[in-house]
Amino acid sequence: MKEGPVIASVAALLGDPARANILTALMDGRALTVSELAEAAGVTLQTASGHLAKLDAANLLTAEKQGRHRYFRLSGPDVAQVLEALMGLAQRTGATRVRTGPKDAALRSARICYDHLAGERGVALLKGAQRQGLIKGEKDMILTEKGRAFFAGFGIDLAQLEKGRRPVCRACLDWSERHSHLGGGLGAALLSRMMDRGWVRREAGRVLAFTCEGTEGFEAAFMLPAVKGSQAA
Amino acid sequence: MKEGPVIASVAALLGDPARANILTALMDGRALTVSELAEAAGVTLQTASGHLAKLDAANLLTAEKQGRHRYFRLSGPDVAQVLEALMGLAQRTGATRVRTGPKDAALRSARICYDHLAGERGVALLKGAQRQGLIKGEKDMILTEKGRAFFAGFGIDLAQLEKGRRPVCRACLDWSERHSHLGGGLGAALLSRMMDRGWVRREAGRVLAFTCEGTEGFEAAFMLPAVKGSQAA
DNA sequence: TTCATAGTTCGATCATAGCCGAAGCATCAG
DNA sequence: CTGATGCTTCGGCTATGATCGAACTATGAA
Repeated sequence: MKEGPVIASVAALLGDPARANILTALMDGRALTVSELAEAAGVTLQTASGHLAKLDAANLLTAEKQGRHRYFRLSGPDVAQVLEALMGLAQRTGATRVRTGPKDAALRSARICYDHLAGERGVALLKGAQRQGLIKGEKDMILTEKGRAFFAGFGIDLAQLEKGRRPVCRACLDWSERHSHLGGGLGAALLSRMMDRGWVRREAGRVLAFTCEGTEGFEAAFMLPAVKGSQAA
Repeated sequence: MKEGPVIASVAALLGDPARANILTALMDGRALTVSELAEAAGVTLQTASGHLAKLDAANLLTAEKQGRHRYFRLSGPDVAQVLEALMGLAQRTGATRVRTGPKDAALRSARICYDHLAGERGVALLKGAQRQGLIKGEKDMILTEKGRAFFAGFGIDLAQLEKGRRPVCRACLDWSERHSHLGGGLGAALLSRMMDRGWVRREAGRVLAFTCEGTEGFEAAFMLPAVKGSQAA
């Protein structure tokens, strides 16, 4: 009966509003300085510094010193995943406010989850890729030959990705939609290429905005029904 | 920048050792009384009652009154899933003690996750079912015709399952293995049938113990390589 | 060098919340 | 009814920890 404290220690870290703000601010995968995080959390620099020390000690964050700045980022995608799961739970159990503002809708449509595309668009991408037979598999997904050709044509260096420790394909449960989207190295590379192409750009916070050409290119590339809704194959 | 508090409120609930003990005690899906939970958490009855009131108010638990007892259970499988995810994170970040006792190994091998089979055996089951073509799909898995016949033959009333609100097949990420196992209504029904057949029985806590015949039947039914390891198809 | 910015550490304050003893309801057995 | 058990509520104690002011260190700029 001693399993509780194990999860309690990490959950308690997420349970402080200031720390939770810090972590959600980092959920887009960027690295931020102590001052930026202090601002995001709404506390003073000293307080933030203390929180960051704790999160770092617990290995939820990794620190990187550059000149007189110290940059923090999430220590891995799994941290972001747990945060998303908690958001989903908070929503289901009604802890979230009803405030469904415009920013909320934008977040649902497309956002960054650590370093890859999430929200309606992210779910659509994975579905499209699977329908086209680019990716196969349930949870530990795998690239098909067709998929390798496709993503290489998209400008992604698969050999490079496969050298890293990070899984290339990874299903990541979306808190707003109730389906998976594509994470892993490939998910990250895809978002990166899409931003290079000017299909999508970052807005405030984690929101992603698709350009007109971006929407067209995206739907054409992944063979999605126009916009959203309509009938699928 | 006001997303933090949303997750903080629920995370804080999981962040207290007593409450975390209560929740992990409920992770096997059973309903327990206030006294039993107080004992599991190592606190007095009054204290536990207070904690339970909070967890209930947050909709993480559901209460059910029966005579002069009050039974609590997790409000849904998603709660158990978040707890498992937190355990996984705690393990990866080193918050867990090195103590890899015998119970720990047993837990890894086979355990109850809410109401279905988890651990090595749970992951093996899903893999076997997929290799045989009983189940198809990535995250929102679907039964094949072959699968319907198989599970019906196993003594499961699929029509009944499909009437419920609960998804029949659901991938559930395993914290010890790093793969999915089968949750949902079908996962629950399967474990139930396996216990009926005497293949497996509950040990202390969440540990499940396979009998000799159980191991044989299990491996035969799902066409698994003997024991563990060996070469797969 | 001097000054400014970024960050850490220390110390004191203060609020929150966990905890238990005691008393109060509610349900059941006799 | 009386008594016993299961649980909740109340009140007070206590400890933890979040917060910020102030002082200190470190890096960079002039």
